[in-house]
Amino acid sequence: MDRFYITTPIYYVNDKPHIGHAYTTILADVLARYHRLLGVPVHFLTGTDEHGQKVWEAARKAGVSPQEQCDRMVVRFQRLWERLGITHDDFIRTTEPRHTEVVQEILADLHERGEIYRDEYEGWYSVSEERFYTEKELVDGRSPEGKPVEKIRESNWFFRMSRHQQWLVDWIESHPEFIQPEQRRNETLGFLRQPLGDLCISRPKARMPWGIELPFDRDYVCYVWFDALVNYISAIGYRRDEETFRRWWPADMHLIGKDILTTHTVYWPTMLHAMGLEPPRTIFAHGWWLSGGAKMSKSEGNVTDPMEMADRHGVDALRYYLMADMTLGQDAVFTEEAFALRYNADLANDLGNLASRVLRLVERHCDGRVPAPDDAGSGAAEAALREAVAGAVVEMEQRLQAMQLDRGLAAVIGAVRETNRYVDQCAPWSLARSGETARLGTVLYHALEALRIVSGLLHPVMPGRMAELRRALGLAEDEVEPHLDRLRTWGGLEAGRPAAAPPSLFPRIDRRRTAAAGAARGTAKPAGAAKKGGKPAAGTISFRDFSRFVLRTARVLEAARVEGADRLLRLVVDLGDERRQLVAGIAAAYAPEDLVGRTIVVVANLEPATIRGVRSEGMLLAAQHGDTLSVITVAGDVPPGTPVS
RNA sequence: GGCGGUGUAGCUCAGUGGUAGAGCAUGCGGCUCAUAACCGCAGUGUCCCCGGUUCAAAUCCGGGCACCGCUACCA
Repeated sequence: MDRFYITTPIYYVNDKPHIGHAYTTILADVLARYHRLLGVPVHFLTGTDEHGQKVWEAARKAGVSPQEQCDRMVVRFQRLWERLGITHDDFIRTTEPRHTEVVQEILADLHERGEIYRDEYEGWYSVSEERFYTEKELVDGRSPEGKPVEKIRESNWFFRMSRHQQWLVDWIESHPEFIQPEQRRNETLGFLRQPLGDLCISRPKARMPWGIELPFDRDYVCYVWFDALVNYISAIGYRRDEETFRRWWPADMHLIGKDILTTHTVYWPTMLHAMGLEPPRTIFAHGWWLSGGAKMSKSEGNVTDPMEMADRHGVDALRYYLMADMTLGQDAVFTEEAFALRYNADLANDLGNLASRVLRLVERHCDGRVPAPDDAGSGAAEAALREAVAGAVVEMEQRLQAMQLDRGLAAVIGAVRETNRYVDQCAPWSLARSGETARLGTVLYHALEALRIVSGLLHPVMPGRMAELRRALGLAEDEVEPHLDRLRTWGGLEAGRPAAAPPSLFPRIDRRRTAAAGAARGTAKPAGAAKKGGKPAAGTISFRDFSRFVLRTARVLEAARVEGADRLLRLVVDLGDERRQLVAGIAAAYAPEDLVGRTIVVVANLEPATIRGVRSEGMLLAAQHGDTLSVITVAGDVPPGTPVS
């Protein structure tokens, strides 16, 4: 592959960004980053679709110009992409002259060549839905959605799409890679078994003026297709910069959601064909993230805000989850439960812990420097490890080409497990004790090397955390961004470079918080604790059960009453390494100012909850006797965050 | 209604004409360097149902059921 031009759909600027937008864009970013890792020149395009009725109306409502409305809204996407670590090379807005002018030229040209004609028709128009219905489609004189319709006689401009039907069918049949996955290809071919109609491409300005004016008829603006879809070529200099255009077109991949399949696999290729341009090489339709079986969308009211997920668990963790938990092309279910399982298993337990254990050993026994491997000491275990890691490199590359990122990531995590096995088997801590320094250096060097390669393979998915890890491994700045040839060869780490354990890369998400919460209430529900094994006498818990509680001291930094609640206080506490907000039902016994500065004891791993609209991330301990309540404090002087047992 | 897809361990899924697999979750054991993490062992399945082809089918064929997608709701 000599270059890789990848696009996302351009998002409707008036829409609120949601997980669907974020997913498509993250996926495109991951693919773009992988191709850069492979050394392939990449052009990654995204942007916004800014014309049309909704923007027009929103602007009118807000009392601003439509352009002003777009300018206000577009930043929501731009900021989200920044936050999610998206590395697009270009961001196109359909209101930019570089786009609108090209659209007009294309339309003028097609009009001249007879690909566009005017026609008059009569139909039933629903104002609220902004579309026409045929007589047959009406239900009891209303639209199928039950909206009122009115009979309109109107003329509009049409694109002779029907002419290109046979060409399209032939193209799809002779290019198996054109529409992916295969199911979507079948769907398109099924759609094309019926005669294709022509495509209405205009709207009378009288009805909706916010759009690109047709160059051959000033009473009309261009309707969505010849506006939005053209972004894929206007952005790379079609009719403006022939060299750049030739460099990138045809696009290697249009990434889309399955909801806009037909526009991309039928309308767009026929449009290109009419223009005398080649279709894109691949149109890939991915599935949807579902929430409990329902599509996540604004209208369903079950939107998971990607920003919130990123805030809570980190952008990288979100990116990893989205890539690892969806088989590309199929739908997947998005739940916090699945997120936590995936995160803990792969990132916290396997990868994060591996990095932590290896780097701590290096700090302790190798003076915080990458040890030199002793070639004489490299035996079967080392060879097996090398082979496993090299296998992951090969598999990741193959899975990438096959658009099976989830499988590729599984292979990489497999290499991480192999490395954990290697460390266990070689027991460097024992080598340290018995003073086998040379062997110890060899073992740790190999573990570090495995981490170097694995972190490189995961870098496109988790650029932030993997960069941190790679620096911790002692890689120089110009090595932080990985390149495939460096991942293919063993021995990239230079002995003597400083290596140190970073702060926890992927802190574990504690999933036992619910059980702990029940038991934490102590006397209130003694039955809850003995739920499991059944063996302990009623009312007692094992030491193991107790050890699930993470109790720590905390200093109260702020305290305030919660509005609308007479017993609740909102506290901000210092837990040593982080600040937390707690909600506590102690307002009857304590004034806010009584608490500030005191050192209390909190359950640090309690499931977060929202109480009267205020987020609570833990609970403080207090003794209660009748109406009197006393917060547990510590007698001596200990720093915030000290474990309590 | 037509077309396409899916149905495999508690969960998510891989597999494919030849004695059923992975990860997670679960249980037991080991280790103690590490984020109570890691490593080892263990188990469970009418591979949706019925019939057929075959020495042999979860895998091929026919029929059925369930769910999903696209499309049409028309005599």
